[in-house]
Amino acid sequence: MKTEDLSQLIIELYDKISSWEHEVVKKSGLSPAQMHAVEIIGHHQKLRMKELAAKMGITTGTLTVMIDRLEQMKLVERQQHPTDGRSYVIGLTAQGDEYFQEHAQMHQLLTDDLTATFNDEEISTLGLMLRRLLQQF
Amino acid sequence: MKTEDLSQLIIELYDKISSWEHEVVKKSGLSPAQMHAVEIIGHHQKLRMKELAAKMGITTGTLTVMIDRLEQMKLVERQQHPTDGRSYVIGLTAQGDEYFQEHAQMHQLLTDDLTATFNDEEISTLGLMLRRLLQQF
DNA sequence: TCTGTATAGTTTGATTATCAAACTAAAACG
DNA sequence: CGTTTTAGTTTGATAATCAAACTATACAGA
Repeated sequence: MKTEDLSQLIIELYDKISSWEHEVVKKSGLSPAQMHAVEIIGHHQKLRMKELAAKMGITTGTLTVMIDRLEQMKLVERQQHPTDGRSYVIGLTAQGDEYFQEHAQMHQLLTDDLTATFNDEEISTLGLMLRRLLQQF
Repeated sequence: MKTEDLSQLIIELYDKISSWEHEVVKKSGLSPAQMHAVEIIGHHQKLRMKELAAKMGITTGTLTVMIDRLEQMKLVERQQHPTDGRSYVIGLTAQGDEYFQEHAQMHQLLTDDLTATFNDEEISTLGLMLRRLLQQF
């Protein structure tokens, strides 16, 4: 096994997850970008526009219009930042949190499907290896 | 180790690869979607609009304008399909192939970085596990 | 060989995502 | 205080995307 093969396998897996995500998100009625925002907000609970934009790799200008729409859909809300008058704190509404939980559930189901043939030891081994890959970033 | 943790690890890895890809592609002057098209064409050599659209998960309408632009940039070209007068066969130009090779090289470098601490046996194990994950899709 | 139906690709009209740059208001610094 | 930095919004432009209408070719049945 060479790392060239590994590179190919990673690309294939990435592409398949990508398609899967696209399909799943489409059914929810959100765009991939919107769902991504919901996921990050859900994961970090409350954060500023600036922080969210940085985590998503987009500009605050792009984020402003995205949050505008998500706010219209009642999935997120802007709250005054307690100490910084220029900032908002963005959080999920109850409905937004439902989307978030539901989507996390989908990921969980996918993972269970993908590892259906793995025993406990193999799952641990895979987990350790993924952690090691993540550390190298 | 539970599969909930595994799900989280996969998401994190996916997101990091996603950001990495975004950064790398930006430097090339292509958009992520355009690079994705180049990758698929490069990988499959020659294919029809319909096939390419299916592989990318977009409509042929979207693809038409995308290929128009890539053709303007001299990275891909439409050729008459030998037997079907309605179809084109899309392929990379020499310059397009350079982009493709260069990007594959980037992926290779990333993989090498990520697996820098893995020995041969671990690389084989990881490879086998990725193959098993792929089979479940 | 016509004729009707299916298929491949393009065009059109609308929406969303995106950026860079200009702008507004508040914070921070000195 | 006044100046500079920072957070977020707005604006203007371009690209990605879809669904639906459209064009031209292929195919299948009579």
